[in-house]
Amino acid sequence: MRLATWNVNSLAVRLPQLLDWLAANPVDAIVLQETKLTDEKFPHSELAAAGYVAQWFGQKTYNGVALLTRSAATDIVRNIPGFGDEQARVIAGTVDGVRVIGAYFPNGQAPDSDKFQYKMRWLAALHDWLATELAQHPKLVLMGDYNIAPEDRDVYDPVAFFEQIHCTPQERAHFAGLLSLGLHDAFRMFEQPPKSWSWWDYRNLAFRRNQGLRIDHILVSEALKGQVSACVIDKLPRKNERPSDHAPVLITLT
DNA sequence: ATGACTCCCAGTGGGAGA
Repeated sequence: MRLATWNVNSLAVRLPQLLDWLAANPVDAIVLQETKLTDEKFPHSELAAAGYVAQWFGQKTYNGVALLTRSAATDIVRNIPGFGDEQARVIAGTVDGVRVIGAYFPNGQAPDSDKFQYKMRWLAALHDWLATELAQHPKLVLMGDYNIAPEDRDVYDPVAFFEQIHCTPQERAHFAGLLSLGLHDAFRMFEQPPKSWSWWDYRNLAFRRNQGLRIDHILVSEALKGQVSACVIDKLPRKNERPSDHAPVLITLT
């Protein structure tokens, strides 16, 4: 079973690239972030023609998530139950016996901002909800754009980013809190190239200089850990014309 | 260096992203 996550930064713009990528990477399920589409504009027909059943949850201009699967997903949940949220950030479903949760974590903007406080509240709510999800679905994958670089080796310039957004002790404590639920960072289960990033700024020739962050993650539950045979970041789509600023992350389960 | 780019909605600029 192959699963993937990709922040597409506008599905309206990136749909052709997504279809190309899925043709080359026929995953069983993929979660998307930053679709930036209201629900009536979601391109479900084009995705169905490519062999994917879609579940989606969007809004105007910002955020928006989707879950695309080869076989229909069940028990769909949109956003974190009980956490009142105007922003479309979470979609979950059960696919072939695996609970797949796709999430677009808040950016947080700056540690002293209201948006950071929202990020902290959102992360706390996610943690509590995941505890109940794990109790019901031992085989669980949480993947998406976390907007957290868990360690300094996930940052191209740890000195410049010291305690800056994505790298604050508070954000990293929340990431550790997810691990303490029995989740494992699939990417770090394997030897990886140094300077592995999943996002590169559009500015400053950052991709060409390989100046980026690893902020897109796939966490797997204890019950699934033994089945993980590979986890990679696919940099290829970042070389497209008009690329997303994020690359897809892929996991293979045996 | 409060920069740079891209996307969106708007509307001939500005907010957000990370």
